[in-house]
Amino acid sequence: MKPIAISDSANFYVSAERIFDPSLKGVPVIVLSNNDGCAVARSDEAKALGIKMGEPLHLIRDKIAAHGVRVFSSNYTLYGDISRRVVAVYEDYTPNVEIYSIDECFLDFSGLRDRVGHARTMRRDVLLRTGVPVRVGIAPSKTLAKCANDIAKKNPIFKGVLDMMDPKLADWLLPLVPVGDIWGIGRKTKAKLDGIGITTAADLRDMPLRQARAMGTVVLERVVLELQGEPCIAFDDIAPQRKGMAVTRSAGIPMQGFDTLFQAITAHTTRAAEKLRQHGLVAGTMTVFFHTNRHRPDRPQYAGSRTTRLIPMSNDTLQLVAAAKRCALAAWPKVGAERYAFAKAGVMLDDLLPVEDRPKTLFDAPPRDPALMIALDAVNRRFGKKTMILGSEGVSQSWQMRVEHRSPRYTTRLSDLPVVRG
DNA sequence: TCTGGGGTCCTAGGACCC
DNA sequence: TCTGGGGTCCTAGGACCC
Repeated sequence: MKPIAISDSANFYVSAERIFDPSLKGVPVIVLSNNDGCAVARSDEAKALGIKMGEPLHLIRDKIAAHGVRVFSSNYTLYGDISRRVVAVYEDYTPNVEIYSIDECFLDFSGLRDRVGHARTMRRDVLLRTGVPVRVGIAPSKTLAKCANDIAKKNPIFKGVLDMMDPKLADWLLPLVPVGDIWGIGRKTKAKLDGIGITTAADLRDMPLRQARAMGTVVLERVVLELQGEPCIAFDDIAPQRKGMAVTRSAGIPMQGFDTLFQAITAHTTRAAEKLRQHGLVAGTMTVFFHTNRHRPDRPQYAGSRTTRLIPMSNDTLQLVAAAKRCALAAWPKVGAERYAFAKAGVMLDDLLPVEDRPKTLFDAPPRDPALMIALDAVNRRFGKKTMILGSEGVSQSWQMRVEHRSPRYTTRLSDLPVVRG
């Protein structure tokens, strides 16, 4: 059986902030979602204060003030760069790395004589070279490896590494894992399982396969098999072709009137087109949506959305923004538009293809010469993001999201580095 | 009143993940 | 006043085909 390891970073965004600011060690720290909306990463000290994952900032202001919680806006430029550095260390310890998320990688640990020793050395090296503490779970399936990782996270006796390749060890530990903590078991499935008395990972492992399939389709059946040590989710170190991409944002100040909304949609579409070109892709379908603040049912509510085909398939900012305008106009309220304040808008692109696979069109307009977009990207790369934008993005940009607590982009912006004098 | 069988493709919605 | 963003996979059901 092939040993699969998963390595994940402890409170990754908080760990990334702590690398460059030692005063954050040992004190409660939280990192906020976009628009400074809610807490999405908490240090152990912040968790101990009872700050929950996803809790809105405006509901915990008192707690923050009372306990001196340090608060950060999310700084994805920084986190993305730190993530790449962590992966580079993993690559020195196994030839096959599957990047699962910004802070988690599956590692192929086959052929090692001393897996635990190897993992311990790797942990020390990641900490030394990046400053990020990580934990490692090892098992014959991804789901079991995630369980092992979770157990190592919660029990310091394992010192951050747990190897569960031995089925007897799994027998012993799985009764301690709550069923809702298993990878793939969400809120709804947990409630169903609770209802029939399945409350631990050991219970779920012993659930009859037919019953699992009836209750939760092949997805739940696979979880059961994986818990039994039979891998159903392949190790995949080649990133699959992505199927869609989205750029959506809440507005710092709610958007009123078509022009303001369309400024934001222009900006999101511009960003989405850049991402397409970065990945060498074109899109075949576009959806534009916008809606009012759903947390305020006392105010007039409206949600608009429109999908269109892109012919020819495109990654050209001008063509995409033109399509986005048609969608936005079509979805715009026919009456009483002035009553609505839109809290969020976004653009989603689907049916993505590598640009070289784009189908030829016979009767429709041919794709535009890419020279203009190449020049646009070159200008914005050299002179900074948004040096050159479309006029319809506007200059006031009142819809920009709130970013009130962002740390410097220490590793990617020279101009952000603190100046030390004397 | 009676009205086949089997296949594919597409979409919307649900559930889950980090 | 203030509540994130970006993904994947699966299923059911409808449209359509012969």
